[in-house]
Amino acid sequence: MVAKSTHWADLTADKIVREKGEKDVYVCASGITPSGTVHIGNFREIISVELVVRALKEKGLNAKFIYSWDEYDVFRKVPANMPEQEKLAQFLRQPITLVPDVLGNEESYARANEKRLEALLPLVGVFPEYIYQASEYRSGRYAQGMRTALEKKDTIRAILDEHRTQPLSADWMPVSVFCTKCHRDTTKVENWDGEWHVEYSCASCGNKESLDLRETGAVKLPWRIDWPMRWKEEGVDFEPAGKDHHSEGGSFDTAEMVVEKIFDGTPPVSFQYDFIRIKGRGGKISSSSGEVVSLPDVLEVYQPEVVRYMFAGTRPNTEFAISFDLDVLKIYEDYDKCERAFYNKPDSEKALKKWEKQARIYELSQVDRPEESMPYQIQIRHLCNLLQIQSGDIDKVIENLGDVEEDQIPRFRQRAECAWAWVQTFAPEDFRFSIKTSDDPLIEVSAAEASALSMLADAVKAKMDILDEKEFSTNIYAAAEENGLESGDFFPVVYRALIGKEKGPRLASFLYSIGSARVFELISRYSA
RNA sequence: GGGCCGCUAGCUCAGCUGGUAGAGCAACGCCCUUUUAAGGCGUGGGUCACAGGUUCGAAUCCUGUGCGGCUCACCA
Repeated sequence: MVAKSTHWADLTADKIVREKGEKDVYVCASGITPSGTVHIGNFREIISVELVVRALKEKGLNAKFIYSWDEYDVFRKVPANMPEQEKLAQFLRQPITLVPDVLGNEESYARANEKRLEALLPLVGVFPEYIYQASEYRSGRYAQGMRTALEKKDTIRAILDEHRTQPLSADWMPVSVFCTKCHRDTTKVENWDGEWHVEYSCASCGNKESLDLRETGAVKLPWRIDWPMRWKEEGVDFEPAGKDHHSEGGSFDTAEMVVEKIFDGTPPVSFQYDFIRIKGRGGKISSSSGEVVSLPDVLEVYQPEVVRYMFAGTRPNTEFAISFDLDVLKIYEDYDKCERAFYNKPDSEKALKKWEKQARIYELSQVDRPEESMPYQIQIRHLCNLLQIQSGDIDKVIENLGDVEEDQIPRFRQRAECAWAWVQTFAPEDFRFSIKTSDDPLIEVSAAEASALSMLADAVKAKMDILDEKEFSTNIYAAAEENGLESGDFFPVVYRALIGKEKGPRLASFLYSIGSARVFELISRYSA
């Protein structure tokens, strides 16, 4: 099935093999600057690479997933969502690896941002090999790359100038230096000796010195040169990039030329991925502007499989929204439908083609492998109701359902936690309720309404546990009619008595979910 | 200005390595003696933006046009 899959991850894997030829290992790369909270848009790149890596592996090929943390990048701007703004501001222009962690006790601001993501990725089935750029630069690993860039700086300049409005200045150098005294990049490279030594002066502290590229670690390449240098250094075969890079004159474009002309390498296979919108949760996605929606925020409401499903089921170059409003329910329903389809392979040739696409999406959505038999399914909407009935007590919900197998509980619990988090944080007011207790004051009712409730209470006690939902529901109508009430007027009364609202979940099944004893306890109070 | 993406049923979109147009919602009808945007069955509805081209055959590939969006040209 994998062989003829038309899923984008499989097609990309095919393309990598086609363009890069047979290799012992295919290097797939991703990476970002941890200059702020890593947001869900960044995650799209990570998961995209993961899916392609998995596709390669499932073809029996060897693939390596490297993730570069560029924490040797400059700290340019204090993100608005961070505390201690003034303290952070003191470290502007220094590499972010030297900026202190203001949220916890990590060794640095960069490391803190990195750790938060690294800790979560295994939950969604992503296991990259991390590369830390500060360490790499400091180790001298890139010394030769920098020297090469210096040797060919005029060629680089020509490439970059092609798309610049202002050409690079005559004394431009393809490297930048972090002052060894004040750590800022407010430096100017004054001279290069044609070999390993670079002289600079610092505008902030006035420091002047000569550094040996092989030993210093304080010199680095600017992004547009750094990226292709690393392609060559790591032998990158595949790396996707956002639309901001994939544009003529964008950094991918110039990096392609730089890797070929300067570093004697070939650019990786790539594709462009589009941005992600956030729906139903005010706030932007950018790490530099205020509120940030990050992977942990999404995992609070969506199970890991469902998170993967959203990304695996959408082509990378398509923009889509991650919703926190009622669409959450729709996404879960779609996922469940896809899951049912996976475990229900059709016979007819025609249906099979459609099925294969869905099935592939399902496979790729799994954190590990699909289970042997279909996981326990519960409609998310129903689950939300059950949780509210039990005030969020997941064990009670499982107990009342009675048919959740032991090995199905972990996944069920995960979904329940997400559902409960959603109900409490994002569900619209209409959707939420809590069952009254017998300590709550009675609602105001007319004599006829009290009588009807009383009659319903008797029916609940006598028949609810004997009859099924549908059979029992006639008792609701009977209670209304016999007391001269329109059923349409009586329903709100029952909802008010139970949850203090005019409306609620479909009544008959709602009563059964609550259980006869609890219902009786609440509505028998209206008996004369 | 360059590049990229989109334009498919009233709405949101799927279908895109070519083979007689799909889903959900909305609408309409019937059923379940009405309920958080409840459920079931059924019906109607599209010259797949437009114009050319390739092909036995194009929503799907190519070229051009129009409309919408994003992005680059400072940094990364």
